[in-house]
Amino acid sequence: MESKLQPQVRVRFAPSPTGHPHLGNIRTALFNWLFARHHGGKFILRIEDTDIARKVEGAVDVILDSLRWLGLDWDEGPYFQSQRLYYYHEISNSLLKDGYAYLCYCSPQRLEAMRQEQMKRKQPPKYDGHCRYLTQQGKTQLEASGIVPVVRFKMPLEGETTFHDVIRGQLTFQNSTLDDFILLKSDGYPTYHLANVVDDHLMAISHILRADEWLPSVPRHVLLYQSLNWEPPQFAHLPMILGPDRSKLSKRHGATTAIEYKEQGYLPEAMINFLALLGWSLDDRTELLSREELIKHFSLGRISKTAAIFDKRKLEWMNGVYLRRLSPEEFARQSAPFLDRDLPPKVKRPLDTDYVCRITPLLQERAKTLAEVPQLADFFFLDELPYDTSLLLSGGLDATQAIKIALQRLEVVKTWDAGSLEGILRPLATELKLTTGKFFGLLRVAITGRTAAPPLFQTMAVLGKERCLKRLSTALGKLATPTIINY
RNA sequence: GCCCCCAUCGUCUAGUGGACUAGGACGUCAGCCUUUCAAGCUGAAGACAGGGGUUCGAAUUCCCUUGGGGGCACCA
Repeated sequence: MESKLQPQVRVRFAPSPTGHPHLGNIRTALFNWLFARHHGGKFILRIEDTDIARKVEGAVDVILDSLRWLGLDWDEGPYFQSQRLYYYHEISNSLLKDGYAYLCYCSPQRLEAMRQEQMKRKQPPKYDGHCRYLTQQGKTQLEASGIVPVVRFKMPLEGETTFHDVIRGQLTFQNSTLDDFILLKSDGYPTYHLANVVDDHLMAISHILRADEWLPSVPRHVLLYQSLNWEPPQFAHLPMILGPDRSKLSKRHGATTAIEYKEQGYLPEAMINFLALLGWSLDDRTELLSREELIKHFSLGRISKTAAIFDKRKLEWMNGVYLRRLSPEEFARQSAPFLDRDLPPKVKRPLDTDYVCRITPLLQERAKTLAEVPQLADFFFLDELPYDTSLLLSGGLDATQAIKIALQRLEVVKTWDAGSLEGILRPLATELKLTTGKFFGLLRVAITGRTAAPPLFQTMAVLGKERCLKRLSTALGKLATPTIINY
């Protein structure tokens, strides 16, 4: 039983609309969501759009779409920081008034030159505090000059800052290694540090679950909380998700945007399951967990500290598992849009739904993604199969003779179903003194144009008598003119 | 350059001082099944980064080294 006196769990996913959310972002969203749902708390969505220069058009929609696709529903928001400037200014002014911050008039050029110089001298790049020590006269002068200042935090020059991270434990940083970071930019927008602290406080966030990369900025935030006399939330820094080359996930690694996986035919349930296991585990053997099971068992205590490399092959396997678990009807329904999208243009649309429903059961256990379905199914829809005649001859048998006889026997078939076809063709193999492997293999090429396909009789049954006979005749034609090569 | 984090099979991970001959999963390889492919089943190979302590005993604790990652913007 959860105690009513326990403060409510309130967590947030706070992406910035400077790009499309990648797997790492979404994994963070998932962990926050699972944590909220597990504790019956609130999952809040907050858009950190305080960088107008890097803002990407449409990014917010993609963020929302990604969350919706995965079923990560939020309880509050989306809040937009760009619509909350009032709060940041208010807090900034109060910090200024209380002597925890100061105005800085340094030009970007000066700061850049300073950094270059520091780098050249192999010093850590750090604001030199120029405006922190301005004389009253200097200040008055700069104010009069019309330069719009930024607001900087007055970092304690000595001492250390300690905080507790739920996953990492006690962490201590020397204040002297931190510099006077900017709180409010000259365009009036807050930096991440200010906006984040202000909003987490105002929104009564209880736990901050976010990626490891933020760890170094926690002492700044803790100091800010202290200056404002606010109680900081609990911190839990999640291990990062890395690309196969062990570096931070980026476009270089191919598909990294969450929504791309939808287009590539991954199921949201598989995606959730897979992502949940990147940095979290239930025990030493459970791999497949439903959404409900994840909610039930999720806990911060079982999150690992080690960065995880995203392994697409395991995702493919897991997606295959989820695909096979679908009912045949559901699999057909999910496959339809992919067939419509990816089948060759010459295939007439709209596709025959009944026909599709007869095809997809043959593909269900062969597809790792829905995007593979059209590719596995194209011979069901094509009138001409572009295969090489040599495939008919590769068995080292009299292909023409075999197909001719098969054709004769099939022409008179009344009931065209898998059972009847097998009842005719299997004895025929014996009669022709051919192994089933060779004989059926030959027919497979003639019927499907490929050497690997779903089981022959079921395939033939779905294709129907007319199409099958035609394809066998076409094969005979090809065999009759084996030397003609199409360039 | 400075600061911080991390370290078990190729990859995801279990492991919280003795139950470890280090377990599971993906992938790989082999076999079975079989009309091909897939699925399924069985099996195999495969890891505690290195060195010092602590302890009767260390994958598990401490230190150092090494390696990897992240951070150091009027970006988040």
